[in-house]
Amino acid sequence: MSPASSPRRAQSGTASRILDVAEQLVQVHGFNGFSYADVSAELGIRKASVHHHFPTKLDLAAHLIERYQRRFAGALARIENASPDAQAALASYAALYGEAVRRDRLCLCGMLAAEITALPRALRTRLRGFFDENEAWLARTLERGRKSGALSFTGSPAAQARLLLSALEGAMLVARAYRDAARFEATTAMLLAGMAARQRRRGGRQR
Amino acid sequence: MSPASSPRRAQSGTASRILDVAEQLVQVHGFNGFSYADVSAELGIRKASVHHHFPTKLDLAAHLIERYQRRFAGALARIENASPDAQAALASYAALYGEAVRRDRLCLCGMLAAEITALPRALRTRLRGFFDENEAWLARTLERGRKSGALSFTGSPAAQARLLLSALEGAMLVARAYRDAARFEATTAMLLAGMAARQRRRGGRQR
DNA sequence: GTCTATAGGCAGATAGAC
DNA sequence: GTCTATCTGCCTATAGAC
Repeated sequence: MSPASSPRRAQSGTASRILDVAEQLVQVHGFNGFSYADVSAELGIRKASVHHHFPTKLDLAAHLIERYQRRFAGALARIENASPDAQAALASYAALYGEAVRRDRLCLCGMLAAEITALPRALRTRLRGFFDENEAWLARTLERGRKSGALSFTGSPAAQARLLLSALEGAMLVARAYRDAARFEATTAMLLAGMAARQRRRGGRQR
Repeated sequence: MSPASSPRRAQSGTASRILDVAEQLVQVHGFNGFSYADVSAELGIRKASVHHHFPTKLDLAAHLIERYQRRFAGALARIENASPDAQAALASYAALYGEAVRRDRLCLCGMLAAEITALPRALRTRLRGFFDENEAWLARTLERGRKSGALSFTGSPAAQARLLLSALEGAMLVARAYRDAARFEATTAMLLAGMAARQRRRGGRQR
């Protein structure tokens, strides 16, 4: 099988490996915190070779955001399929972020949101697209949970989705200062527990 | 009155103005996103003059964190005095962050948490100190609200305080992508509404 | 596609005159 | 305390050989 028949968008092995390394570097150090030299050193190639695949740093950023969003969308779709239970779906969603925290990473788009002034207008729009997509997925899941009686929360599903996304991004951010993944997990658990439906009369599992 | 008799820590006018400018630059562009040249240009002095007051960029960062935390602590104390009502205190707390958002800024310590790998161990500790202090204040306020019956939330006040802080930091972060202060305000309002006590039987103001 | 070589600029930081 | 001048190094990016 030729590389050209890859699932989506033919891309040389090197380009893909550059994206892997750059993604990690951005999530750990920020867009302004890494250089082409870091990427090339990690891969054992020269800086010029990196520029061959991604001429400018903003080209690199654009591809990073695009790939990240595409992968995230895939993960969300898989969760939706695998978890008819809305509460379980939310827990899986949070676990997605938890894995990044465990690897000392911030969400790629969260990091870029902090450094937004370094990005041109086009990339800012793409960044919003990522958050929009996440919020839409969360809103759908929340609505499903509310209808099934598994979830209980204030306001509209869309508004609650925004809050949920913000809380998770913030929990990742703050957890960095403590380098403590457990802290993130605990905060996330609280968040989800807070919107689990609390049954008052029937003897459901009330903790 | 001589400058030496300033409220705390004698500091020349220039040093203070450097901190003002640097603080804004960090909150808007990040620690890795500004330079001594930016600071000096804004103040109309030379780079060497900035280095005279703060020899290294990390010296500058240390003073920024220290001053920010001191000012924040002052603001929290004032809120505590002015608002016997816990719910009002939390709203004032959120408004503190809201003002930063309106000026296109991230919380100084939130931004530095994102760029934590650029900071030496000592500064990471100071950063944690800021978050610890905020969480402690929030936990006290939450406990007060719960006891008075004004607030209702899951888990311990300390755990809820962490969640609240994370959510606010995250809401600031995400709001940057949209450059929309209203988005932050709405998310904050939801957050506070979610833990306002919902009276079930007495005809309290239920929306 | 990778390399060597290099341009051109800006970064953080220092020495020493005024 | 501010200045001029300068150092050294790294940054992003490009030209052109292999």
